[in-house]
Amino acid sequence: MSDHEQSPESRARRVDVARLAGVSPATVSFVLNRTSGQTISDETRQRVLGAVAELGYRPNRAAQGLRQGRSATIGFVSHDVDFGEFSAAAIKGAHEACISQGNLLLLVNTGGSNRQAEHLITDLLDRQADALIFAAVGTRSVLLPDAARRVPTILLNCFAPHDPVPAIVPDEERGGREGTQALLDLGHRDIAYLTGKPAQWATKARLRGFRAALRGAGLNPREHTVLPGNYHADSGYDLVRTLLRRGPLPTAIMCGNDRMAVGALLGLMEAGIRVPEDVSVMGYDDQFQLAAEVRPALSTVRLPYELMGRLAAEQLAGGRPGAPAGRTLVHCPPVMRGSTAAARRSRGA
Amino acid sequence: MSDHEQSPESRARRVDVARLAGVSPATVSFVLNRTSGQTISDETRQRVLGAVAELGYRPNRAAQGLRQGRSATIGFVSHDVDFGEFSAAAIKGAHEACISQGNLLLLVNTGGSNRQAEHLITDLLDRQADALIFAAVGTRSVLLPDAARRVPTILLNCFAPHDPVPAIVPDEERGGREGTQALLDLGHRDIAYLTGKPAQWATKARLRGFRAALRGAGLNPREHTVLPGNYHADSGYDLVRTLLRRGPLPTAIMCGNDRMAVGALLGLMEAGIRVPEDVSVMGYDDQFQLAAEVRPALSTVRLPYELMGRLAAEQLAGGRPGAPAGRTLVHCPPVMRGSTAAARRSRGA
DNA sequence: CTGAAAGCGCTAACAA
DNA sequence: TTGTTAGCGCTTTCAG
Repeated sequence: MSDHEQSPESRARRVDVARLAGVSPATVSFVLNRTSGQTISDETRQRVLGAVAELGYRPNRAAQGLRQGRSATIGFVSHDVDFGEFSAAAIKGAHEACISQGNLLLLVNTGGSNRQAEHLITDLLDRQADALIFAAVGTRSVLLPDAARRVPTILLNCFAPHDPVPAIVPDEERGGREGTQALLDLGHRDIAYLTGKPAQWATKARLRGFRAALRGAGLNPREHTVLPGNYHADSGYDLVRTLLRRGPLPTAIMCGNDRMAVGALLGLMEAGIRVPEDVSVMGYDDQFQLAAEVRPALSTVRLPYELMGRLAAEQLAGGRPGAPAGRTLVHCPPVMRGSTAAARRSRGA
Repeated sequence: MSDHEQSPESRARRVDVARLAGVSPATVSFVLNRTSGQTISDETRQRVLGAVAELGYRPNRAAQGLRQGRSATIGFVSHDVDFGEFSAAAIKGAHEACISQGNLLLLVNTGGSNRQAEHLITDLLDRQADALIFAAVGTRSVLLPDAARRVPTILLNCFAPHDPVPAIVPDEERGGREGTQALLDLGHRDIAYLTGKPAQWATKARLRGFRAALRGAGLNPREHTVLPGNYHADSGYDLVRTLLRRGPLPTAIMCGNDRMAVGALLGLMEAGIRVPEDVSVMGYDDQFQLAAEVRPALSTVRLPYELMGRLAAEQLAGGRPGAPAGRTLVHCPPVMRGSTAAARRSRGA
């Protein structure tokens, strides 16, 4: 408790510190910023640091920003209607990376509108955002807003075909392949695939991976049922009923995502079919508070959203020096839990 | 395309606009800010506006902020380990309200640590955040970080017992009561409650509501099974199996949240019990992409996270003039879907 | 009706 | 080794 303490209302300014330490304001800056080319005596430094501590002084970043042309702030643009699981995880990852760089996240959500995106990015730039993370929810191709060109930008879970902007994208094809392979390794030779929205990039990539894995095992993809869904849980339920109606079940079912897998689980249980004893079920996403919690716990392919967010922020900050300027593919590893088991029927279907 | 256009690299400054319009920099500000007490001729105004448009001029908000002591930025502090559904929805609501006020959200996540909270809020204040939204994920009592006292703050989904800070909190007791009432209205007289984490505020409040509704219907709460869970889907599953083991099922099951309800659904289906024909199931939260999508679709109690986020931002901005300074209770309305139906057994259990 | 000028709090080149 | 000074881009009081 010192007489010098400011009222809690007003922040101490640099000049207050200088006065208390008996030095000039510039010296305070030199000490605090470790300005290179400046040598400060140890004694002065201690006096300054003491005054800083006593006054609880913190530099005003708006002033610093004005002077230096940077704000220590990264804009995170969520370009989609939805704003759920993915955004939350990606933001968390990006946030953590930012914090350890001394940056903060300025967050906007475009609702999927390009006009709004343009507008909000302008807002971000007005506030001196140093860089942008432009994220979509469903992996897809996007139109990079013009405004984003004025500042370092990285795409997260999307890509701009005609722009040389770096992008972080999950390796969905490999994910589909490895997920399928995990099933093949369990001895499954008859696998149905209940897909997500057929038009989506991720859906197609995963399906390619599925087929590649089958072919790699000497199987003919055409002999495996592929039914189009839409990533909603109820489509998993509906498609399982379709499967049931059509005749004998496959020994394993791959689903477009975990929500569909939960729907499938519900449909199977309702029909008295046991998972994984009678049929194995596999999801995709490893959705937070869902995949690992349902019973049986879902085997799935992990979409590492948080990691992707972190990568984006790190790459922006130049934290990864030799980072590829182009598309970074992130691995989606299979995670095996209780909803899959060795195939019931013997090999050779 | 005019000769006056700046290179895309450098933003036009106010002085550029002034020069192009043939006026002084101050006049530009007067026009743009509609400064009261200043009268600008219509002709001058047009010239200025024309120059602004031509140069694509936008005021530098860091400079404005430095001058005015405000940044048009609200800090959103998510004070919890988790960062999922709730945060996403609340942030979305807060974001929308902020945008329509001309503000942007500066987002931080404390990971639940008070030390980190203090630290991050300081970071926020260094960047001149004008106000704070301090949000928890599970409704609960929090320790308001000292730093937050320096700026208008509103609590979201939490409360600080010993601080006179306004708070937006869901009316969990009423939610529990009305959810139970909906079941009573369907003729159910034997209702089991699979609760969330017993120690949590929300759990207790919902349970109070449950009991109040039963008493209101002339029933004795003690005759109804209450089993403690933990808000995870698997606890719903496990508790249903406990229920099954104990003897005849109740006609309806209330769950701590939707995830538990999904677990319960899975457990019931597995046991060959039909929902809602044999037993009705009710969730809580109306979780995005879950409650409405599972089959049968979950009847539940809607926790309006997005609305709460919006309310917080509006209240901060003074958008709601006569707003209560204290705790704002937000209504959680029951939403009836396919997982509930009229009680199988006749009244009088 | 319009312009000049004084800062907001800070950094950094230059002087001492 | 430390202090002086000129801005960063803007708002706003006060004169004209």
